Amino acid sequence: MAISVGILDDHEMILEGLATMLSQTQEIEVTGCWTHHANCLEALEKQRPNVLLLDINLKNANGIELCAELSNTYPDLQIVAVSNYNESSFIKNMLRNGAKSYLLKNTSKDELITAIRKVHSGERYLPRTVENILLEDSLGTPKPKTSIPKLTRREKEVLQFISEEYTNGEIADKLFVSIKTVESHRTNLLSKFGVKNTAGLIKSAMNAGLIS
Amino acid sequence: MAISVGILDDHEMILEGLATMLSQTQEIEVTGCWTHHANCLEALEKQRPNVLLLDINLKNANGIELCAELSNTYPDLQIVAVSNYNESSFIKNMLRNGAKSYLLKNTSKDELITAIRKVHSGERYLPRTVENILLEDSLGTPKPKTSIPKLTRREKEVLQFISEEYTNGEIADKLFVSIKTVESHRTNLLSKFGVKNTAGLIKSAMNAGLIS
DNA sequence: CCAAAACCTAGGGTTTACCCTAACCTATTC
DNA sequence: GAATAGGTTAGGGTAAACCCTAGGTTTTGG
Repeated sequence: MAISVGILDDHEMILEGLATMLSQTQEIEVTGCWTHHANCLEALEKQRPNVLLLDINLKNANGIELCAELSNTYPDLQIVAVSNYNESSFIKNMLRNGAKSYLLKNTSKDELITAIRKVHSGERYLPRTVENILLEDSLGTPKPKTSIPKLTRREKEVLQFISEEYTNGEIADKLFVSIKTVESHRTNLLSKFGVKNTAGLIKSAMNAGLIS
Repeated sequence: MAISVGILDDHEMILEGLATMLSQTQEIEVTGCWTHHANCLEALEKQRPNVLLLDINLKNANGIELCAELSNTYPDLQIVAVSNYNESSFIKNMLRNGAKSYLLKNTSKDELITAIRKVHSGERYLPRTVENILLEDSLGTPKPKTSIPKLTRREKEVLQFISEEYTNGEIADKLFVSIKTVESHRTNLLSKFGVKNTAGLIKSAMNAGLIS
């Protein structure tokens, strides 16, 4: 008896990819593909697959919430999260909400099939990559801060001027303070962003959307 | 005569998806799928498809540079960029570097086939979504066009290290050259980007998609 | 095949960024 | 109404970045 699998992902491309990869083994039968979560919910009412591959970032729904909802409604439906996000917060949320596996979108065919097999037999399955992300996170590695630091008024002003290529001296003139004051704000910025120099500061601030 | 298409994308999932979507029309024949750019380059030597679907973020290569390289080497190879990035800088870079189309990864089968058909007939093709991104960009910021400077091998290396917060001394050790040499490359980078210091350099390089 | 251009290399000297420390001011709290 | 905490202001000293110049090597083009 083949494992029946449903797939929900609003990227047609990914959907085709997943379905094709799974169609190459007799062990698995894809019984449904949906690009809209509404269609998926409707289909699950009638006929339930053993396993559901679930994308996190859906257009009109939140994959994380949907996961909780589905695993409540259908406790014996095994959910495999499929996502681009490799941040530990997403992984933890999905697992907490009932997903039994979490795969990144660069997963190979073999790993995909392994995950489905494991999950179907009631086990949890995480690829090594994903396991490492959780591990590093729980070890409290002082890593790239995903949260945007809270800046004071002066720090925001100084950051803006730095991004406009002004030197500390020029900024000091603009703000009517000493160069040393500007340097202090600058040091505090480095510290708040957890970076070592201007290069890291600008990179982080741009990624945080604080400057453009 | 079917249009021959090659696909380079290091995500097996996407690769399968694209190949499957294209296998459903007689008009198109997929003649090669590669997850590593080295394999792709090798294959193109022997047998050249009409159209190449090219991912931007490859693991071991820069899709933007690869695009320039390929469209120089094979002027009659039509390149379709496939990417997750919807930032105008990426789009512009790819088009500037010879890509004839730019598709996001949520593209439908129909749009994919349309793009390939148009591109094969020598036209350029951009989905409305992508066109709008470019339009908004050109309306929003009437800034002097930021053409991407052409960097040498050393300059690219140094730029990468700078963006990773290494100092000139540390970079010198990594490259087995004098600090003074690294400083020279650095000065040349500032000059090529037309900026005054590291802050401007990182900002410009990020906007140009050369670092992330 | 030779000249021109571009690239990699590096030194001397100046300016700027960064670290450690600390005073002062203003809220908030107990 | 002192104590605590966060913010703005600086100083002294060191490390790093930046400017100008230039020789040697590789690439390019007529």
